[in-house]
Amino acid sequence: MYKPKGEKDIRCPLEYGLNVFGGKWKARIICVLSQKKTLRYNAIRSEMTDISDAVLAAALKELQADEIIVRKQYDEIPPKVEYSLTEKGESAIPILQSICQWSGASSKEEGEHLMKQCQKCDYKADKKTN
Amino acid sequence: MYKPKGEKDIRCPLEYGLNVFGGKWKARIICVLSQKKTLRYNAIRSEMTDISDAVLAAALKELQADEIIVRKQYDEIPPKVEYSLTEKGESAIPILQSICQWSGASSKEEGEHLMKQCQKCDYKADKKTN
DNA sequence: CAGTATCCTATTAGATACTG
DNA sequence: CAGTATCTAATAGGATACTG
Repeated sequence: MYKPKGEKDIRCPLEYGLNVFGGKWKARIICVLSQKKTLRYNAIRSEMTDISDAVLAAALKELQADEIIVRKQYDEIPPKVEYSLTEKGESAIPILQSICQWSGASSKEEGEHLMKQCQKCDYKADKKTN
Repeated sequence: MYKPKGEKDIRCPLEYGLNVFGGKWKARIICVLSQKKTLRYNAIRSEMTDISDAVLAAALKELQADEIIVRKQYDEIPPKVEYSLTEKGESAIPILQSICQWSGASSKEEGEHLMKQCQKCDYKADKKTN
């Protein structure tokens, strides 16, 4: 039963949400933008160690399409583009914080703190290494 | 910079959480178990239309490894196995509900209601079809 | 009944070179 | 600077046959 079209089939709100900020990078991008408010392309790139341009650009496009971030382009040389969260994007932050909290923090405050450090923290859950 | 091992690198609580209930099926499984409390393998399978055995079995194993669900095996013929949520699994439900709510519901109650219907609902967000 | 084993396809991620 | 284009690699997801 193949889906020849590249369409995602979002069948419920759960799938929609996980599609919007799931995957390897999108939640991290929202996280970083929630702290720095406005960042240029290369600034985001350097906050996210080990992401490639192809993947970062794709993630940013999806986040724009889902109206989580806005892209503001200044027409000057050299080019300058700034990204920031939309209101909808801001509204997702509490969810990401609650995930941080659930993932091991013992309090709401600690969850928010972990969220603030999410870019570079070396969190290790009690996940088995199979 | 290759990661030759099949190890996931969970670097922050956000990645941990999204690893636990992200992907195409795991949140749905938690969702279904939160309503029916205890289900046998084939019962889960029939609640989740279009999942194959290989994929369902893999998801159930990961959820067990992450201590989200428990597998109770009865040694009888024919075999009988029951799955249910652990306490940790139950504790993830509010997060999934808040995702449902964020994804388009206007109230907490509506979010919980959507969550209850998540298996079969035909939710359509205002997502562009590119 | 409750899965495994095997094989295959689709999607996602990554490296790198290049461009307005 | 902020990407795009292209190619390759890794992973997720799926179909189907088989088994204790």
